[in-house]
Amino acid sequence: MTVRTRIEPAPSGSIHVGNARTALFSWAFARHHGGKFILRVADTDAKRVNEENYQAVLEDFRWLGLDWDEGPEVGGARGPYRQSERFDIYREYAGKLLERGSAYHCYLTDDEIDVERKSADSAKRPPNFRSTEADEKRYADEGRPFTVRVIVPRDRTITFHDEVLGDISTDMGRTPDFVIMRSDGTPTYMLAVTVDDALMEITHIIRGNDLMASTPRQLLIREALGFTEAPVFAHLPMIVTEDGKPLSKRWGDVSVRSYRESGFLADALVNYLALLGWSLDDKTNIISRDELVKNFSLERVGKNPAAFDVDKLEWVNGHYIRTSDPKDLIEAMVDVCVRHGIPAADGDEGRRILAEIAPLLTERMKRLTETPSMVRFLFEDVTPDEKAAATIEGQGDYLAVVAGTLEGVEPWTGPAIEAALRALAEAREMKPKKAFQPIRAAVTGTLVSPPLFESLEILGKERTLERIRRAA
RNA sequence: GGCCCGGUAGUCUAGUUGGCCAAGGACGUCGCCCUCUCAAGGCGAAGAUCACGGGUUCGAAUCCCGUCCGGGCUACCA
Repeated sequence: MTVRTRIEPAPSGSIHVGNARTALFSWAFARHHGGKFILRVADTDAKRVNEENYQAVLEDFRWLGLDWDEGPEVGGARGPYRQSERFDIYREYAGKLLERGSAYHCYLTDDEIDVERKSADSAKRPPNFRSTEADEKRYADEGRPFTVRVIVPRDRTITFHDEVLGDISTDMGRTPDFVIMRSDGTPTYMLAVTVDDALMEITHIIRGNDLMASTPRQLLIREALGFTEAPVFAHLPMIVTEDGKPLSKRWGDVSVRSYRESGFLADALVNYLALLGWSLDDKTNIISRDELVKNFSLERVGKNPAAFDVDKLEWVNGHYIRTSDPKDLIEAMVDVCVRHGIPAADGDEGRRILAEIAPLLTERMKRLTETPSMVRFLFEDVTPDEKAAATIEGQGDYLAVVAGTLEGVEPWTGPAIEAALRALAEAREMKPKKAFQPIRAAVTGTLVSPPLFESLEILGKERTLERIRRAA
């Protein structure tokens, strides 16, 4: 049996990191078993879908490096893979459910449903959304709109095995009949997901724990439809905030896109996400995609919710910034510089400068977005910020001497510059920090920059002297 | 309310069949070292009555029961 897993994102913009984690686990599981990873777009609700959001979802997966074997753009034998293009299929299966007496037309209006729900609730009985046969006929003749609801067998207890949580059984006694076709003729998630998982022969359904409670209903549909081979289920613990609340926009960044834009590397996000709800052993924190694929198993997925810790993500990100391929890193830096108003970074000269300064930056960065403020002085003239100006204040004479000293430095290299400036500081009995900060302030316009001497080397003798003289 | 799930330090976790755990690793925090800033790096420290209360057992974080707390579902969202 070939393992087939899938991810089913709703195209409502850049994907949520929780979905990214689910996708990662599904992908890793498929790859581990030499199976197929399928991307299926859950766009049954026309109200929430547009082309831009759809593209954003695909872009997220591409960026994360989660390649899919079947799905949009790559096709596959069991497509189409956008649910909006599969409505005929869902209608057909809804029809089967109706024929077999497993579902019925529900003609109740929203208000009527509301009333029935309330009275059912106070009577502690399941609501009844079904009209009498005579009424049904009359409503049909009137052309009254209807939804299709699946009949829930109230005497049943549905049991299934979950690879993460163990055996789950649910008493269906109070579960209301649920809608599978909206009154506009489109299917709901419940129908679409069930039919597609069956038709696409998904063997392992790996998804968030928020969907666990929907499993019994999906099993009911499968059963009624005669899909006898049940897939393996694995419900992943939720990703939450530090106080156990669901990740919401109010809390902070929740989309893959926002992490990408705020300076995180795809490898780092993937690595960090792999650690939320899964672990290799008692000490591994850094794990590559390959190692993840090689070692991933549902057995090692935890049961309890995991808090998203941006601090740890930053630490992981710092590691990847320090170890990733310089070429890729430069491109990422160019991108972030351009986005932060340093267009000059994009170009051969810009890349050359970044390549020179990069080794000095990588060992002190947690996020790529720290780049612009650290390299800006190399691309444009600077005006000292408030603190830098305060440091320069009253150092005119000293800076003039510094300029004179640097004038004679030859060749213009970091070590030579350092030797000259240290000698000067010593001669004037100045502490290194006292001696170097004014120079940093004059040249970079800030009090925080890459290492000074190398920075001066890269800036060039001419521009260095010019800036120091101007500050003096 | 009903159905279902979860509960090891601030956080992620290790702890597969009870003893090697008076609980290991990592992030974060604090201190020291290094040091031209910021970091990185090195060393060290604090931090968990394993949610709580009962059992079972020679022995429990690991098994059983109860309680509490948290979360999900209960939509013509997914």
